[in-house]
Amino acid sequence: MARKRITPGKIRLAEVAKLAGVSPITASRFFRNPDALSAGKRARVESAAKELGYVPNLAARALASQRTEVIGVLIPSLTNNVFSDVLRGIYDTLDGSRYSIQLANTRYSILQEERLLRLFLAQKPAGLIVTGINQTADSRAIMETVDCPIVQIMELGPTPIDMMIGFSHFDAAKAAIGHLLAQGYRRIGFLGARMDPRVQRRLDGYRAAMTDAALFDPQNIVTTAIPTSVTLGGTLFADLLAKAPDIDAVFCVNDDLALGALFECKRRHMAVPEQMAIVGFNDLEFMASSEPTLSSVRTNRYEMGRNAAAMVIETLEGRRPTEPVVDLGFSVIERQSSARRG
Amino acid sequence: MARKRITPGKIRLAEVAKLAGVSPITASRFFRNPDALSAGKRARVESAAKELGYVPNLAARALASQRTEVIGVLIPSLTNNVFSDVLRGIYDTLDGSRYSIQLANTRYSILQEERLLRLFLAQKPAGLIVTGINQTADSRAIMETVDCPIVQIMELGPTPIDMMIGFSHFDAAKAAIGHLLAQGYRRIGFLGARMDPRVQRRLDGYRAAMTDAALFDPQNIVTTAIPTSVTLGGTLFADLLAKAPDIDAVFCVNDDLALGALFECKRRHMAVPEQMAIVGFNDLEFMASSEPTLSSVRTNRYEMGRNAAAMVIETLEGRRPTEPVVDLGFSVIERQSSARRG
DNA sequence: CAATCGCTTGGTAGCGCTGTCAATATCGGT
DNA sequence: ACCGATATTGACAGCGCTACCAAGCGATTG
Repeated sequence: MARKRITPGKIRLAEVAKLAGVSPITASRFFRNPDALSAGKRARVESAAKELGYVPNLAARALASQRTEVIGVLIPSLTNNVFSDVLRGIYDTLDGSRYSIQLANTRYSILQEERLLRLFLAQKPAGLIVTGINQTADSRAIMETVDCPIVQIMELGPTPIDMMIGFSHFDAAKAAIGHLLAQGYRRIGFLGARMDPRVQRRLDGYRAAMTDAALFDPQNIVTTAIPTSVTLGGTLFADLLAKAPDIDAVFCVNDDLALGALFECKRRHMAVPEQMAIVGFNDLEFMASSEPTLSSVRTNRYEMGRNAAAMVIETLEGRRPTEPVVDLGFSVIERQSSARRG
Repeated sequence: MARKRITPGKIRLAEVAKLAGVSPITASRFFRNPDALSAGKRARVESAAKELGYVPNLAARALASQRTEVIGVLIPSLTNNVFSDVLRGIYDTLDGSRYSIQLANTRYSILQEERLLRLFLAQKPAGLIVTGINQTADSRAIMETVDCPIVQIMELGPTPIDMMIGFSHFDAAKAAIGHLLAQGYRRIGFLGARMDPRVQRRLDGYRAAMTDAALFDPQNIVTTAIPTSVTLGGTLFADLLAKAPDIDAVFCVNDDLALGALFECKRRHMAVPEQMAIVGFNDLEFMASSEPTLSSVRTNRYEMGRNAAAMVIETLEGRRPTEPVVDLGFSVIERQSSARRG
């Protein structure tokens, strides 16, 4: 026969209730919905809890209430600056709230994403923040039946699972090319790495802009599945020059590639922007202080994280955002590397 | 009187046990210690669990067993590349294991760190990974009484709380200065930002090396509490040149500052390394592909994360690492930016 | 004055799992 | 065939909290 498993020093809700002279359930209510208590009891429970240094047992709460206060976050990469900015926004918003974060790394694999999703959902998260709109059919189906707030971040699409915050990568790339065209550049190359769905859409935007201007030439495109890096930017740019020596500008799908291309230009004593204009994407901090300064497309990553977290919290608190789809936009930042031609 | 709160569709351990024709406790053991079952029952429980798609309820497990399978990770910054590499190592190691990660951002504040530590510890984590050796006295005291594995990462110190993995920032900085001295540079400046404890120790290493060489001059040091950035690197370097126009080299406490200094040199048409040698710290990826390539001190951040997580797991599994303190070392990577003088 | 209403408070049972110990099955040795 | 030792299995209670219902209570109403 099992004996009593008493935990000696531990302060439980019952202790707090006893000291406060109320029933455990009343003490419990104090932590969940203090307004439901009379002022007197509220004060008594509060001071009792403080005096005993009571800390609720989250496992017990989760078990009894059948829900947790964990918000699951699925991102494709931990090292990409883009996601660390988003993450920072999420953490900044959730920090100090009752919610905590469960973070997982899909490594750009939607299969991995599906696996992690099942893992998360099994523990009944309070909310979910997932990256992008390209989930497996199963993932989508699962998420559509789950009844917790879900925010898709990083990009916009026609059929949100629940809520959505991001911007149009297609439009952003198109605007970047529009800028280069307006500056007088004509033979604009494209450098892409990783080629995840969002990068793919930037390529689509490039293609559309160039086609509209009757300047599209597939020879001017160099892409790879390899993860991005500054070094890779240099390599891809060299490849591009080999394929299309006559280009006068290059659009890079991210700033690391742009920086790599810039260094490669320097190595070849190729003047930027006189002989080669460069435009990046994301507008990381260093773009403004390179020599020459590098043009880019600014995206609002930190705000995306903040808003995504805020949308989840608001929904959980019953104040569902009036607009479930938020376009954070972008802006083309024009710097020396794409100064007007001639 | 309370009525049955039955959860209709949910698969519990009891269902699995019934289908497998064993008692619930035997099924429970299958998930915790399969070797304790006979081969027959093991197979039966396994297939029953698979057939029903059983997923254990972690909250119930945590409540019943009085412990969790969460490893708490406290790092000072989410955006700093250095920490994202470490994090990646931790996630890569813990991914696929039974353990999950609870990540929190101390924002370089040891008070914040203490607060988060109390928060974590209240939920009885399986293990803890904390950054550095400069905790508040209270934090230290708390951690010393807790009985879960704790790994301090990023740097080494004389009195580990439990386990420790990192390298000597003092020695690493000293080695970098030693390299510059060996290359023939004499008036070596120092650029520091953020000035957290580890950066402080790099400054100590710089001071020691310069003093040993009888070349120390406080005029050659520029530091700020502002968080680091490439732009800041340019600004600080300009400040340094204003204070000490005769320097022939600069040691930057991280690679972002080094890159900023490089750009500032370019802006001033100052040849690197002929007129100004530059050495950074951490050896981020871009250092190898800048123009000129930038020397740096390579640190093993990813390995640090991997090992820290592995040390926690090993301890939890009863295979405590024989050596609780691991020095991962560093290496000075000599590139164009610090080529031999003259 | 009884009936009704809304607010606050309490009682009871149970969330799904595992720690502890007891019971049983198995096995080798004599 | 008997004994003790070891390997498996099971029973029971309880981890700490909250959902649900009911009861108490004063105020309002016809």
